[in-house]
Amino acid sequence: MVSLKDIAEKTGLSKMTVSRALQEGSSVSAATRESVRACARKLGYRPHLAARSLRTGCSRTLCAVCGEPDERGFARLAAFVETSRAAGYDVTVMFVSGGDSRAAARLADGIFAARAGGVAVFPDKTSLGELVAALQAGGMPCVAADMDLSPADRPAGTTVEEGNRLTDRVSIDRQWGMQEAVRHLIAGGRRRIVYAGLDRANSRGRYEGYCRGLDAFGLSPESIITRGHQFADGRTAADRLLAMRARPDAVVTFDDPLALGILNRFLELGVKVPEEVALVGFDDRPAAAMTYPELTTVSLPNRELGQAAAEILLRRIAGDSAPAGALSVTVKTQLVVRRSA
Amino acid sequence: MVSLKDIAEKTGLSKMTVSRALQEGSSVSAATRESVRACARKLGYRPHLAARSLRTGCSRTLCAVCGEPDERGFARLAAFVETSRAAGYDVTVMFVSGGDSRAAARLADGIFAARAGGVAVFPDKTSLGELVAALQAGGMPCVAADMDLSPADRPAGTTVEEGNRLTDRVSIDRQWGMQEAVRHLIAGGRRRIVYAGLDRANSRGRYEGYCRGLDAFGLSPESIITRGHQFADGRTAADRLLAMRARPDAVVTFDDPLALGILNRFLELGVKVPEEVALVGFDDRPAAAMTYPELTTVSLPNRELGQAAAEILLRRIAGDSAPAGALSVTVKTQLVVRRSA
DNA sequence: ACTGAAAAAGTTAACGATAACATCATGGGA
DNA sequence: TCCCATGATGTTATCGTTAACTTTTTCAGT
Repeated sequence: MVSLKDIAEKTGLSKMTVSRALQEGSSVSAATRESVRACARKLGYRPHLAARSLRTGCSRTLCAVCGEPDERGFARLAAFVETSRAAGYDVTVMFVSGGDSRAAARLADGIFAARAGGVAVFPDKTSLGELVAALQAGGMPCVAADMDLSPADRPAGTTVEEGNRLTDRVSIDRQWGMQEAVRHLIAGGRRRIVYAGLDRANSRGRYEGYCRGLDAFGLSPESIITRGHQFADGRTAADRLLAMRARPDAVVTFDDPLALGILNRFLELGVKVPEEVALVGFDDRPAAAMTYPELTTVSLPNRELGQAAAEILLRRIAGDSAPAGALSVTVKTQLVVRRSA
Repeated sequence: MVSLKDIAEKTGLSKMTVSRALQEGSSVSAATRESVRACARKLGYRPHLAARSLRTGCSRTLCAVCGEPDERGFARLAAFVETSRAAGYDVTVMFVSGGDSRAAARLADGIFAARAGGVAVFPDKTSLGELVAALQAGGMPCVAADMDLSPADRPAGTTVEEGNRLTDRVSIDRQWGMQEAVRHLIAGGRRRIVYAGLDRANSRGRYEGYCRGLDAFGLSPESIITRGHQFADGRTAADRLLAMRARPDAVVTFDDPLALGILNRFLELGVKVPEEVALVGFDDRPAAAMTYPELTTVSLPNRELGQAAAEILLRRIAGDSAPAGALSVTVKTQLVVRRSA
């Protein structure tokens, strides 16, 4: 592999001059610069990033830690990577499956060893709180994307989570989109609007948005609290919805799989959507656009999430010394109206 | 950041001894090893990967290049990353959106600059042939995951693709799964089985599998060739299917979005699936499991694909000198039977 | 107690790039 | 004409690690 030294020998200049000629805006004569660059091109020179990193103390590498792979995570990661690369940073990706703390420690070790400039965590189910704590303890800039932090949202006695309040974050305003959904349903003449999904504490703002949306029109909330939020849970929920004393004319849900489970069971039983019951999902998974009827849902700004995460890290690296946690950003969700509501 | 030197000073040993004590199986006394390790732990020492990489000439980093993000790509990437990390390699991820060749060149530059040990490309629509050619020209181990290479499958005059025959590959045997699907339909009593999707040249084996499946039972192929393979194309295809002189009693498709478009239009028109027409998708996207009726489809071994890609690179790095392209692997697809067929 | 091989530790140099400082022209203004 | 600011280039040292070699210690076998 060709190094500065090779170019120096070929051109008869010193390594230093060659180095300067390849950088922007160092004082080198135009002629020298041109000949060096020509020579570099001809020899196929590529800077040795590791060497540069060693000397400058800056690796120009960020790290992204992802949970279970689904398409939302990929969009987030893609946006994160693209934003980072546009700023000249490569991104190393790691995945965590189980949330065991030995794994977290090993992960943190690897991140420190790589001398990453910063880390973005895109958790899925596993909270990654321990990982973030370990990284921050070592002075590593961190940003948590869509990770629940407030102790109110978690089981009692979670000290790790407490510490995470001091973490820069990108949050998703789920309340907003849910409120929009309810407004949309009300505007469409629906009055018995039921929420189906995880309970308030685990709804991450959805339930609050639901209540608020109803509140504005003097309607009162009613919910079917489910155990999980998969397709199968939706099918179960559908039966419970139909068994309600006063049958709902609209259902808003925790997420798309749940909504699609409900839709599936409704169609199976001959319940007409949206004529008899309007249905709104949450997340705007690809599936939502491909069902019959196509599912009205709330889309998550996945790309914005990834981009914002990168921007926050880049600001920290650039030296922004706002207090820990102060660079947090919230991105909005948006109602996508299709045929189901 | 604490380095070997710090530990050397603290313990009164030389850097070299410390280095040795931290490695496995170099001759260091047990007592020294223990004290060094204790000291390293206490000080929070982490090896400086860039320095090691510079000295050893091995970066222990692989690179994954991905196309447009969807959930299949994420599963592949996740498996690739996990397999690589298990072998001690970090993975740097890059995305390409457009296939313009300047972007490919920049990408290749970055990969060489990072002194990656190898590169896996997970193309989507863009073929990435130019990128692979550039990388291989520089002696970079490459593996192409599910990338069409045979000139027969491409427009004429594609010299770059020709060269790629000399690339290690992981291929997906789509023919197999499609054949299974046809067999399944025939076993279920279907006789007028129509293929809907891109033409033979672009079907990547699906069409051949379809024909072969029919052939075994003396049935003859009939197809609706679509322009694209999105949901909307499926809706259009549905109308054409229903307009056929002899209405099909089963439809196999190019992929799930297309199948779901067909299903959507069928339901809209009151065509009963699977009673009147059975429907089989391809890819097993998450959506397939969440429609009504749930879609029978052919699943792609996405995780195996990513894992195999990593294994091939690791073998190349380990010095396997089989001729270029010789480490290719084919992974099988599998029919997933649900309610639509 | 002595020898010599093996084990344990140390020394030097190098990987490739660049920061910091030193040197050497060049040439415009006094 | 001389001076010195400026620009162009060279020199040296260093980042953290480890390969290759050297030196010192240890101890089994006589």
